[in-house]
Amino acid sequence: MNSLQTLEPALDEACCAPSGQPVLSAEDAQRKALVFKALSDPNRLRLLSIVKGTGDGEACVCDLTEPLDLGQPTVSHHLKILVDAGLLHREKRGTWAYYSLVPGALEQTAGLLASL
Amino acid sequence: MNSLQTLEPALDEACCAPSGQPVLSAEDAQRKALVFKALSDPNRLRLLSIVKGTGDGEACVCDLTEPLDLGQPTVSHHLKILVDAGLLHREKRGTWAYYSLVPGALEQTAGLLASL
DNA sequence: CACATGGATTGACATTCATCGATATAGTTG
DNA sequence: CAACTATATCGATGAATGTCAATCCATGTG
Repeated sequence: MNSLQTLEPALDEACCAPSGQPVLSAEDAQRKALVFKALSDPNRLRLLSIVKGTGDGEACVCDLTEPLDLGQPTVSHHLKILVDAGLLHREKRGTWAYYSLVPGALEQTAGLLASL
Repeated sequence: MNSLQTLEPALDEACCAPSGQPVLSAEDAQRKALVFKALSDPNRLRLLSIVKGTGDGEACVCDLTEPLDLGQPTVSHHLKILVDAGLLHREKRGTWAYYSLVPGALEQTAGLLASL
């Protein structure tokens, strides 16, 4: 499973210098990948766009199923992924659940790219 | 159902989005999701980080397999995904293939989030 | 309380994906 | 040309994912 072979430096200038830079750790990469994975679905991007485009900045599930042409359980599933990723906020008022953008979440996500 | 008219894998110019339309179209969402899908894997994030952290800004496959602890075919596969997403540039010199960041690609991707 | 409604959860299913081993291709060297 | 090296591609496989139908939970209303 793990073939850790001793690679002798027989290659001089052929391959470039060893990049001993502070490379992204496996844990950080895993954590950042979760956010991008939440953004990697077109329907989830549209959900964010719809929520952002609403006048009051929030929308309930019943408003989101129709424009996406998806079933209610599927929309609810996507919304949960976006909430878990820290992009959306969920607030239940009465029977309805209102979803809104977490302030600064998109900007913070954009910052992840700069800090790669 | 959905008429895909201009589905071009070319690089998108995310600047100057009309922003007149209230909702991200299905085609735009699909296109943007491809870029985030390329970023949704921790190993690919680490690949970008390593390439970015290299002194000369480029790295060959032989430099990337070891720090990721992945097989050469797997690394080559991930690199192809990053190239297809427009994030990496591939240049073959002799036997080696050198990968480098596409200038402005990360910033442009960050802009996708603002134009949601 | 009985019933209706909005939303979340479960289970199933088909598709996609990440990974590896084997192999093919291209450039270099003897 | 033959051998070697670096990389890409192919085929297979196990895991993850998106979707839906059915169901469950919570909160209203008669």
